[in-house]
Amino acid sequence: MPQQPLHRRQPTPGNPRVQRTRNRVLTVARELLPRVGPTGLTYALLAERADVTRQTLYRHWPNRAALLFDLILEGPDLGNYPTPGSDVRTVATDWLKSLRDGISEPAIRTAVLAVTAQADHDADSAQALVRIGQDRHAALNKLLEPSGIQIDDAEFTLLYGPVLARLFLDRSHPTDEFIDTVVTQWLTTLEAQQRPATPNAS
Amino acid sequence: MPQQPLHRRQPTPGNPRVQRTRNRVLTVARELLPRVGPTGLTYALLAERADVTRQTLYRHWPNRAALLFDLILEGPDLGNYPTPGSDVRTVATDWLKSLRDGISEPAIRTAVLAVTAQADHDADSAQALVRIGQDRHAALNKLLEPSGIQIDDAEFTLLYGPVLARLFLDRSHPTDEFIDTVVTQWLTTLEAQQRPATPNAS
Amino acid sequence: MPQQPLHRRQPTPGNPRVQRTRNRVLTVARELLPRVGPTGLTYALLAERADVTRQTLYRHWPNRAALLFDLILEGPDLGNYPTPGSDVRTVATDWLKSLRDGISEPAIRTAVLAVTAQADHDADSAQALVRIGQDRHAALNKLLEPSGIQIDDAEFTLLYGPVLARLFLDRSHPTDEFIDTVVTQWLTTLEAQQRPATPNAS
Amino acid sequence: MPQQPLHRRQPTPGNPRVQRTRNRVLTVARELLPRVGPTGLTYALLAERADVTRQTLYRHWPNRAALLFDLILEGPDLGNYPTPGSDVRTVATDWLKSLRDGISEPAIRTAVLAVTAQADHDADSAQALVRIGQDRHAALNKLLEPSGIQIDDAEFTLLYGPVLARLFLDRSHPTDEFIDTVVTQWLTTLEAQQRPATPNAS
DNA sequence: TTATAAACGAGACGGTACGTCTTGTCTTATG
DNA sequence: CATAAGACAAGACGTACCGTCTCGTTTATAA
Repeated sequence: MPQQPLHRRQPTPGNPRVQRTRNRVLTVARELLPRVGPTGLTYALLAERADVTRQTLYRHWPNRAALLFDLILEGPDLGNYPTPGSDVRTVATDWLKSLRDGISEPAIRTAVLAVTAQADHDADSAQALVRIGQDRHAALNKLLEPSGIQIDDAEFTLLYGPVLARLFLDRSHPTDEFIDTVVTQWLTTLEAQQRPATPNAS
Repeated sequence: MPQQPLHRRQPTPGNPRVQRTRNRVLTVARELLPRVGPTGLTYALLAERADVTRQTLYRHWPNRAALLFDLILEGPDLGNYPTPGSDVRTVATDWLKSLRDGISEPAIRTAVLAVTAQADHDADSAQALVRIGQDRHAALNKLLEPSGIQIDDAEFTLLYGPVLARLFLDRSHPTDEFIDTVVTQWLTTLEAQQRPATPNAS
Repeated sequence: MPQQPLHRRQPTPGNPRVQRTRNRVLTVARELLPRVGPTGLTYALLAERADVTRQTLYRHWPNRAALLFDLILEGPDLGNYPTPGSDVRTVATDWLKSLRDGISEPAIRTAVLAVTAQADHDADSAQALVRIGQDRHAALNKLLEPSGIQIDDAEFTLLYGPVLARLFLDRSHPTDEFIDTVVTQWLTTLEAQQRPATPNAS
Repeated sequence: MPQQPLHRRQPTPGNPRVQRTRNRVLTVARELLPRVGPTGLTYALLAERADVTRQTLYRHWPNRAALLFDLILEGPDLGNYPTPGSDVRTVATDWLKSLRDGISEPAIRTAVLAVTAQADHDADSAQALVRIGQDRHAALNKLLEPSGIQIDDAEFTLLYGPVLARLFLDRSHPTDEFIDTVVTQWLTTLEAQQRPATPNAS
């Protein structure tokens, strides 16, 4: 049976040495992940490349999922964050493009896919995945505040679903035109639902 | 670099012994996969449970991706296949529900996710993923033949994207209502594209 | 071709843990070898019996030849080492008996035979075999120092050849009488060569 | 436990097809053995090279030892057989050279060494080894018949021991000079033993 | 000339070993 | 005395060979 590790303590995040190590490792991991794939990113390889002991890695991230979470959450901000606005179409389009660009970053993309694949059999991954989704959802609603419109779960999925499907499953790039189409059709549903009781005659 | 194995030949599919072995393994794998997860389904475990040697597994499926493909492609037919028809809404709705039900099957679900996660770093997986998508696409178009309408790639993604996103990323069940919504909004785009510049009323 | 293993380093001999493991394994190997034969002494069996992982064995001895060398070279000293002396006959006889007794030890015997059989197709084994021979040769010459006589290669072979032939090929025990005979006839050659053209009587 | 094979019968030697197969395999084995070594001569390799099924090999030689025996015993006659004679020195020298040449043949050499190494743990090999020795011994005595002298076991070992030791253990070629030396010193012993009661004064 | 028996090819399979790798824990020496 | 260096157990990887067991197909000998 896997006995309880004796000397396992998370390093204190304040410590500047800890910060340095952590950043170095994450940077190397980010660079390595898309090259070697999720299963190829072993602690052994990572330790060697980051000039760190495997033991140190274990201290920071007790399992690979934890490492991937950090990779996803602390992704390098791409800068082109969408701006809030009152025009729903513009906001939604910008947000979708930002999502697309963020996930197109190879390391993030690989990490997200790996976590997703594990989610069914790893509660931590599942929870992380849900949280990531909720964060994005909240971000979108925040951007939409000026418009006075808020998006519910189903509508949210209708918006980002086609884009992620194109990225992950079709394995092709969601062009700007594709995103326009998505937003356009999404708006029809949105309008229909925002004014559900519009019984124009049959 | 991994050198070419010397004595590697796929078993001849005709041989009844081969059939038996193959079926037994696939059945066990199907039962095992959702319980132990994609990384937990090792050849060692599978061999033990299917009362087969690891070597035999390698003979049949030279890598795990190949096994997962077979698992996905030879999934137990759920029986409730949609029927062709001339009403696009009905056909699309039925097809979507069939897709949802098929992928809800735990083994298939896990296998698809695993293949997807690997696709970025494994050409075989990528190709298989594309082929699976194309098969489904072709199936839908076949069902739509009576209606005289055919779906292109982008439209196809618009249709199934939200459903798979709900399944895999939101990790919640795409209800019949959700599917109805998807189809409804999808039809607006479809109509707009089928008659791109036809502003005259019916 | 077998590619170079990545993380292969010989354990540091100083480490007490290493010492312990090494000794334990060698002891078990020595006990196992004559029972199961050279081909039967697999790393798998040895690991199991020595309560050690196969990986540990590979760390210490990258191939079986290396293990056999250690077995031969660190053979349990039989104690009855011959003593130097000025009487060539006595020294040679004692040395031969010591050789016979040493090689009669089952593990050593088996190991020597195995290495010999491999020597033609394994440079390491060949080299080790030569070195072992040279060591013995040097040892004999050392014992002979008081007598002022030194033995060359051919003479050395003339001395030990019959004894090893009796052991390995005839598969019978070289008795003390046999050894006496060998030494007696060997001395005639030795004398003839030491005074090659000295036909004048003493 | 290794269960008793059901349909295992040695092929009938008379059958010409059997002869053909057998000869072809032995020829290929003889050519292969020195190149790949005793452990490298697997049934798999041999089967492939001899254009024969592994099963066929098993039918002819139930184990590798059997194959090696045949290889040794049916060695290609080198032609230069020594001739009987009344001069012991000449006969012994010729016989030794013939022995040396025979065993210098790479396949034979390898086979003999392999069988020797196995002899301690394989009764068949041990017996074969003894028989081979006896055959050679008998052959020598036959050659010596005209001289009226017969050699016993110990004397036999004294004669061939140094030569084989030089070949197998020193791994150097026994030159004609070396053989002359061996024979010369051997004759002294022989004479001493043939006329044991020669109490010439000290 | 045809049976019929043996030898053979083809190949699936259970075992077992190989040599390598990663993982997570534990130990030892060192700075 | 805390930490790096690294030894270790556990176990999976992909490959190789072994010995056996089908099942057909060819060859030879005998009827």
